Amino acid sequence: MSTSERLIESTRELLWERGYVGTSPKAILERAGAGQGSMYHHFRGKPDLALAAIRRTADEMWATAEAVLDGPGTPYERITAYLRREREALRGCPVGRLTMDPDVIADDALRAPVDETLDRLREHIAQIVEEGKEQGEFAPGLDGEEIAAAVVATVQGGYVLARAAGSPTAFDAAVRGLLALLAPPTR
Amino acid sequence: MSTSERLIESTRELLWERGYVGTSPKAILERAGAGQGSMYHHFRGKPDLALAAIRRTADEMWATAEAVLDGPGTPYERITAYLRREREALRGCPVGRLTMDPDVIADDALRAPVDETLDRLREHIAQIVEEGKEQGEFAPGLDGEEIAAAVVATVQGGYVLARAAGSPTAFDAAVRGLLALLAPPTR
DNA sequence: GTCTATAGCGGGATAGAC
DNA sequence: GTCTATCCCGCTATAGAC
Repeated sequence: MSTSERLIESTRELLWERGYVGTSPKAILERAGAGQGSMYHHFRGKPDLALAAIRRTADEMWATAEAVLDGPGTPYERITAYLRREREALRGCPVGRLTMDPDVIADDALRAPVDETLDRLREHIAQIVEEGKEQGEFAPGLDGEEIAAAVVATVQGGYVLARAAGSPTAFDAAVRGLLALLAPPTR
Repeated sequence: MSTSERLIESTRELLWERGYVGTSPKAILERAGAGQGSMYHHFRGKPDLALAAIRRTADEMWATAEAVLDGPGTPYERITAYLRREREALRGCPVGRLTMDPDVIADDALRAPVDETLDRLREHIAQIVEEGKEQGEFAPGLDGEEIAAAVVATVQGGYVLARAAGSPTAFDAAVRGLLALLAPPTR
């Protein structure tokens, strides 16, 4: 793997573990096994490297989610698959957690990939809910955008509950609770 | 207000705005209008002061939530009141955001107030859901603990969506989505 | 109790050798 | 391209005067 690749991958790991404010160039370099010069040769500085890392993490998360949501099954089953997908709840969401980083929120360039990813995710789920309404799986009165927001929020909030408790249990409970409310009556 | 009070209040504000890692003793002292000596006289250091601040914020949040949840109305109405309560979605949850702070999660003493507050909140809502089941407002098949987890997760995740988008809209959408799913059929 | 002075360490970036 | 040396500044804490 090239030095620049190692820098990006190390940054992704550290951003996930410690966030933007908690991640220092020094820590990145140590993990990547590179010197100062390499980083400032390939990137303009910490924000530039972080942007590359965040973009990649966001793209990866979107691809994973899309694959599950576009899998086989009815709309309800596909949303269930998304919510039940294996997650390391205690690690939190590598994208969502960045929203609690003041320096990320303050920088439009850093926030953009986060915003776009969560937005696309909501829109995609909203469309699946609309499909479900057409097929009679969901009540016609439901608003796809609202249900999608609740689905994504449950996942993001599930991470908060799990990390607070130091146990993934609460994440799973939240998912089960939402799925119980969303379940078609004829099941 | 005493110096020690001003230190705690300044710390609460900064923890909310910038998190634990992003908050320096220097910034606290500047906001409180105090010198180094005052802080190290009243507190052993940053973690000790942060603990006092976190405890107070957690207690306050619990008191506010309890007041709304124990207000008038049916169980569904009380949960609705909790979810619809005025929130500054873009600021995030002063308690929940701490779960994304690596140094808070790594320190059991700092994490404890966060854990206890979210846990108590879930238990209280779970009990309200059970009441709603007894009164026939909620379907008997629902699990109170799971619904409560979904409710709290929706709020916490709503903050994530709002901060990502730079707008409170997504928070409100998630809340409306969950309430639509939770609504008693006979409304 | 509160202040200033000081200290050691690490963050973030630049310079220039190789 | 990558390295080390160096810089300036801010973080966190201690010491000691008042």
